[in-house]
Amino acid sequence: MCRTGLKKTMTIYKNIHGAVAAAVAEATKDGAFAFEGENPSFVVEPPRDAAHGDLATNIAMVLAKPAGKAPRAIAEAIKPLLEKHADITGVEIAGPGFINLRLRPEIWLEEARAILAAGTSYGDSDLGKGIKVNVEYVSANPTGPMHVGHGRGAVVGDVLASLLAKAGYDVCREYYINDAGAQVDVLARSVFLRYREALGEETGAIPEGLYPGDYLVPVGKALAESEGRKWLDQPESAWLPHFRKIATDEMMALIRADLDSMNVKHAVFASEKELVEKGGVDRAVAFLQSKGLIYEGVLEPPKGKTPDDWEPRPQTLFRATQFGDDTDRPLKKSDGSWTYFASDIAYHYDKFKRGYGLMIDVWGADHGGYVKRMQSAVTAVTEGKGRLVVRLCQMINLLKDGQPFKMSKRAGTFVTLRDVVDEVGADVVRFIMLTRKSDAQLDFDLAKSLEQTRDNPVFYVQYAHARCCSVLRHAAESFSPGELTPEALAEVDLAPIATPDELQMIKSLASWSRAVEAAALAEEPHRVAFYLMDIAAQFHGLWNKGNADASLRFIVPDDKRLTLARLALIMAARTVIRSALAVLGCQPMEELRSEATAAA
RNA sequence: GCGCCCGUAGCUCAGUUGGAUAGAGCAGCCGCCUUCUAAGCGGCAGGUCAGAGGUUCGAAUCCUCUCGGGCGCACCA
Repeated sequence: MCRTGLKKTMTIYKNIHGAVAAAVAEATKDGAFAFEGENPSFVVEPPRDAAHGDLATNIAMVLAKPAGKAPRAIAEAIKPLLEKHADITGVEIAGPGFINLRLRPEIWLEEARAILAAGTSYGDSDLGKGIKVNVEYVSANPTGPMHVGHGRGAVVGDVLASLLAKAGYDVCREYYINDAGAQVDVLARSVFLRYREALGEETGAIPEGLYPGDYLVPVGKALAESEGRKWLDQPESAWLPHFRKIATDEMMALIRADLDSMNVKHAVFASEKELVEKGGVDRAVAFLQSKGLIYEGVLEPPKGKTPDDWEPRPQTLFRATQFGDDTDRPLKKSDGSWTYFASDIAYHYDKFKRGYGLMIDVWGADHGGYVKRMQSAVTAVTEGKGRLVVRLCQMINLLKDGQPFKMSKRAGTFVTLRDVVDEVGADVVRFIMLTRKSDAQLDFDLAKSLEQTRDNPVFYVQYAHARCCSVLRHAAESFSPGELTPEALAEVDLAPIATPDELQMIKSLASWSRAVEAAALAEEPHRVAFYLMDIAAQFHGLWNKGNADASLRFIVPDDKRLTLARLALIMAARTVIRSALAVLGCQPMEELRSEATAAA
């Protein structure tokens, strides 16, 4: 058997899905029923209730309408054909027309072997067919250190990228540096103030409108040391560009360090400034112009609360309403410079021209009002060929023992990501960020995230992995190292694995690639965390069974054959847990120590 | 006023893209465990899926409206 060819595992699900499709084809050929066109899409999945069998399909129900027959009649026609399949031992028709299938138990045991053979690449899917997708995330302004809100976007984007890669997409991880806007001028002035301060100038209180954070102090100090007093008497126009450059470089270094501390990776850092200077905005606008999508006009005042300083003025507008937006959107400010929106259009135009028809942006929820216009622009600029997906991340409530967590002195106004990472560690932060779907608010209790209890999901999952490792360590006392490698365990006789719980464990492990595909299709990385929690719960359940009944322990002293089979199961579980933790970007822990266990 | 997100057990949340009797964990109640695999385990109870219509074989899931919460609404990013 060619094991290397199994890297993209032919899963049981796909196998049976194909068998069902073949049965449908045969039934129509025999004239049992007929319908127009292609097979409608149907699913083969584990039934909610395990008593219904190993797998269930809804094929009869989805065929009912096109074939014009009752679901159960169609099921009756397909049933004998499925019963002929070598791997299917039982076919039952149930409920409104479900077809429940029972498989030879060996099928699942063989899947356990496949897990051991594939290692952490188990679960890889070819769903994405190598399609290029660009995932842009974080994109925090280069004006200070990252805060926890940025951290959530960073984790969601990073894990989504890993997930899509595992699902067979060609993924580019990207960061968009907003280094061209007015906020960078503010940054430069704030640094200039710190520069003067470092040279002993009297600066007084930090004026309104400048960034007050302490993190700018060392930047000013470094400038004072390296460049001396030469800028002090110069007009702003002389020093501003220089200070902008230095300050944004320093802030990006700060941000990159924050990203590193969380193990968040990007392949491309795209600079807005560079894009503008190289004429990217002009090109994108010219393109829209050529399509007749730009005009000079005056917008209606916004509905509801009108800003105090609102006044009608002619602006350069993009016809966003043609693509489903509520109003047309300005591309130029009153001083003639481009709006953020204009350069953002140019940036997405650039991404499309680099070959990314599918773009995923991860944004904070406060940008929710921006989604429609950006999607309108992407549709316009790609002539409908490109697609922008935006995933919004809701806010995080930071708590410590149920109380709001106090703010960082360093940053002045917010809790920095680094504060949190220093407090609980990168892996805990990453995991906790995914314990809720990204479009729901998240309570993050720093104290609870470190507790070694059942209701701390990070601990619960890591403990399952550590227990796997612990069993294998214990096994090393009675087996040679050569007997305990994944390769060796893949060859052992698995027939002794027979309890329903054990088989269910394997079935759940075998659904890993389905979980990957479902999460990738939904673009919901949190599902991986929930999958892991489910696997951990099942594993701990097996362990507890061993507490109650010594014959159910993984290591049974007098039964080498049984023990080896169960060790293979443990190794498979550990493999899948590692594979899933790898998608989350978390290190699996070999053992967990606490006062309680250390004392024992 | 408009747009987006959300509303599921007392609490915190899942819910496999429309499937079977809606699931976990806490908290609650009832048992068991003075152990060497201990985050103790097992069980019970708990629901008008915010509400009302609609779509169909079938809705927590899709559509419309209502109620309630969050965020955002020219020239900022």
